[in-house]
Amino acid sequence: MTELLWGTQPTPSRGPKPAVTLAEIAEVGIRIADAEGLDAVSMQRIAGELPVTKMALYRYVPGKTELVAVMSDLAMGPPPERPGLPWREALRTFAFDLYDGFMKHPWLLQSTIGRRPLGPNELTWMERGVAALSDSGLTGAEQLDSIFVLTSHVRNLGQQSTTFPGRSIGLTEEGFSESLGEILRTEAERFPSLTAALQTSADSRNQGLDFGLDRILDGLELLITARKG
Amino acid sequence: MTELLWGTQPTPSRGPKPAVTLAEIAEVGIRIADAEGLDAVSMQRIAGELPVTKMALYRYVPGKTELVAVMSDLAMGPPPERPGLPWREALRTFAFDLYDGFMKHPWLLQSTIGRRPLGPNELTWMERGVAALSDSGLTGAEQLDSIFVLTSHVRNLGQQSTTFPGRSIGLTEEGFSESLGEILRTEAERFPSLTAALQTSADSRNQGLDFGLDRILDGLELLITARKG
DNA sequence: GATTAATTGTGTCTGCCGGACACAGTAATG
DNA sequence: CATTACTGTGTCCGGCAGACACAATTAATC
Repeated sequence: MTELLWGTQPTPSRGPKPAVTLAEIAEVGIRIADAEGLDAVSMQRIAGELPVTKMALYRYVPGKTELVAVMSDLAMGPPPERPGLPWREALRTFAFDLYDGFMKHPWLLQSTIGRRPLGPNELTWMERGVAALSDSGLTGAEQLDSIFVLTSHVRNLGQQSTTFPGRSIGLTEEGFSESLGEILRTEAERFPSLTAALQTSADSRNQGLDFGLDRILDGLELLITARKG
Repeated sequence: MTELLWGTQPTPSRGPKPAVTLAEIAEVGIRIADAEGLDAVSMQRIAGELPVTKMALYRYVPGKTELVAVMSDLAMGPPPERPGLPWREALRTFAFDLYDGFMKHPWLLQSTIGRRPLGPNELTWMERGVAALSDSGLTGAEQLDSIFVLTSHVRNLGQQSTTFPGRSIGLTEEGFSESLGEILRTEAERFPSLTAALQTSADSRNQGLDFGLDRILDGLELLITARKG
């Protein structure tokens, strides 16, 4: 699997020329996933948009799971370069860049769950994040954990604000608010704090990314100044 | 769907007695998911462990998606009662309780992704969380966003520390560290900060929950005292 | 008590999926 | 030219979600 993700396959000398490349296959998969969701990606479907049959794909990839992994690292791409920022601004733009990436390929939020081999692009994202904290005075473990909290927040914001075709029950933002409001109207006494919070909140939505980000960065700053002082 | 989750179905008078109940079906599904992962749950499989055939299940539930939703809310269960704690301890135990829940049913991390109708148990978890902040001086939206950050952290910690049978590429904790180490050994110059961080970290793992939690709570405390003072 | 209407369970069928495997074609090496 | 390594194809399998027609069961109605 590592060989696939990192492209460290020995290229064979003998035999017929391959009709396609792994990158082409992955790109077709990405296109389908972008347009119709991850569940629309099937070996049949990919082969149908390439000059090969379904079974030929298995010459390039051992199985669908591995193909999705390759698709994921490729779709993620490398992070944008943001040189010369102080750590707080660096982490802030890191979070926004990551969020943008997830919004371009929402299915990444499904395919990059769980402990799994890391590809070069995903690792570069981590490197970029950790680099922002390398002069902070935090220990290595703390730097890694900090990036983790940050990406967690971005990931979950993406996950909870997206509706995944096929797998989950489709629900628009309005449909969600409406059904929630209806429930709370009939069951208000069971959820008093929630009812109160939602009433005073009254659609000041989508500040979620900023709010959590500010709290996390504030917390980090507290630790960093404590370490330095 | 709301009717299914909240059990507000009118019970029919005429017709034969149902052989099973929705709760029984969901419990069988939960048992299978706990033992073999969410992908092992199929209508066939559930029916096989009940005195009915596969197609009979569709009398109780419109499709598999909805069944998984019912399973999820049922498996989540209500949060443990933790009365009388100050907000910081309340949120802390809230996070640990949530983490415990996810560890008991790791597939919940897969099935509760995306915008979806909320069941009574999930809503009770939210209520419990928001209640901890109802006297904090934060606005309703801020209370909701705070709980969101917290649960994000817990969710992602669970997601990244679990290997999901079937869907992702199986990898033990050691296998992960090993493959990562091997990559960084050959590509150290591409990932300098990451290499440095991992060297000074040197397996002080699994502090992730505490670290992020402390940073988030610190950040919240800063905001809360600013609001009050 | 007989009839009607609503409801549940069953069996059959379709179309899709991932993937195993044997086989034929192709290109470089000796 | 023969060998060897490799690629693409067609066929087949088991499993999946679900549509649909049909038989069996029960309560309400006449």
